[in-house]
Amino acid sequence: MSQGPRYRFAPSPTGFFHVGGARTALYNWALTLREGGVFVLRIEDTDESRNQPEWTQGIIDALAWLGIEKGHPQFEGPYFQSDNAAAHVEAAMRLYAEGKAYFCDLTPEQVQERAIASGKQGYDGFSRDRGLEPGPGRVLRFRVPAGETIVHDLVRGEVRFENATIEDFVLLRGNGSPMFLLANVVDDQLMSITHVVRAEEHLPNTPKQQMLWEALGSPAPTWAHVPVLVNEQRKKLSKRRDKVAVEQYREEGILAAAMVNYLMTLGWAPHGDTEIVPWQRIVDEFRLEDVNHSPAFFDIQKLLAFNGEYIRKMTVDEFIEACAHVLSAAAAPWPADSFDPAKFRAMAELVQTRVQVLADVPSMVDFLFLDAPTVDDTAWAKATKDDWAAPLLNETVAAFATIVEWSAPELKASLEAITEARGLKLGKTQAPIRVAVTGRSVGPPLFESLEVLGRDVTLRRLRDAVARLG
RNA sequence: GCCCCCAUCGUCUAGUGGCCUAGGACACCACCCUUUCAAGGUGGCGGCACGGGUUCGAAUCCCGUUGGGGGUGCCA
Repeated sequence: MSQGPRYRFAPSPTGFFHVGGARTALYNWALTLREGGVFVLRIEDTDESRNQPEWTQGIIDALAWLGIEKGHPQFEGPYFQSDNAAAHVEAAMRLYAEGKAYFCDLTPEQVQERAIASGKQGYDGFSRDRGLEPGPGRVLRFRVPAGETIVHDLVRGEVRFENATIEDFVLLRGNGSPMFLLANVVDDQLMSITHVVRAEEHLPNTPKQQMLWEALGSPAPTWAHVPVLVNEQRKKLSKRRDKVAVEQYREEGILAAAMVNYLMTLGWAPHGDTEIVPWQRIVDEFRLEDVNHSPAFFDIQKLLAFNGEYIRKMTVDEFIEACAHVLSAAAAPWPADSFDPAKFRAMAELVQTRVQVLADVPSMVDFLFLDAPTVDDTAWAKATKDDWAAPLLNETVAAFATIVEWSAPELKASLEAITEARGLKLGKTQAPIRVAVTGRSVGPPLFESLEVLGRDVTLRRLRDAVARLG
């Protein structure tokens, strides 16, 4: 049976799904698709109190949103690392039996004390030749061989590590449970992984894992360490400080296609002068050899720009469909039963070119569904500061009341007449009307808005404004 | 401290020794369009960190300096 490469994505469920993880997953996925391989999802839930079951579902859902889904013929999993604990321990004991690992009874504190006493950092190999048997509280450490470990990395090239600089690391904890380094390698072997594509932060772990692969009797997989994503301070994106949750972006109305496209341009770029390209083109062109070596800043502003482009690329129907979530009762600022799909449809095209994320949509049309507009005080003050404001509003009420056909062109003509008579510009005179009716100084084109709103409500709001101005 | 990685406009990138007077995108600025705001169009600002080599020729190769980043757990 000849089969393609087997990639894998192995997140640990310790919080919301991170955009950095999403990018790594996408890299693996693109490669899997292009090379006709398999993408294995493995949840690394090995003990650790930080793991929560709900995060696991979050990862699965977020990946599916990005297009990496269970059910696709090239998707395999999810597997759970904790299910393989027995195999991890078995592998560790094999290494012990072969003399490639040994037990040590030093506590972390004792290791620390010895390090301070000797002036050297880390574990000094104290128990290497003490011939300790397994026992409670004893950890199993890997006996790092002498020599040099050369890692062949698809994005970095050849990276050399002097084994003498690598301490005898722990394989099994004092309580007998396996550590990440070991579990990760054993699982990759069990799952016949051929390519390990992960974030650069794992590069220092790689020589250790490569030694483990060899000690366990298999040739190491092909490695590739992609640069990390950083914040404006050029620090690795962190869950605590930065806005990194994929779920949150999704909630705010970032489109999956925009997120995917943007993430792929971090550390890499499609050929040609356009960065906005369909996923299929990314699959066709993406190569690890072309991935940049330096960290990339996750620029939300640029993500928003991408998203705006994707929104504008949609048909009106698609846009309306995509807005369903932010317009729904729970998310919207208006009472559930006052939403009118027909009115939104009438405004949709005008809204579409004015938003960068779907979450911006409600504020553009809320005046249509709210009983009274939420008036922005600053906007109101500015729009009504001129002495012509009040008389103009009065005059407008009278004119609008007698308009024969309540349509945008008619409304525009009507206001234009009033405006010219006063020697003003439409840009000026529309301001108090806009604020009076919609509550805001900016929004979709005014006359179209009024047309959709209807004569009765428009006049009522204008009269309220006149009254308010005293 | 030790180990490792990295270095093109503010940001993301193209660039793999001559096609570079370094291209595009986001942001920014100006103008056009215009009923606000957008969108769209046009133009502009702006970069190969520094110093040595190698070469007829270096953003591209080598060395060093400086500056960033990552790792250094009985976390993953």
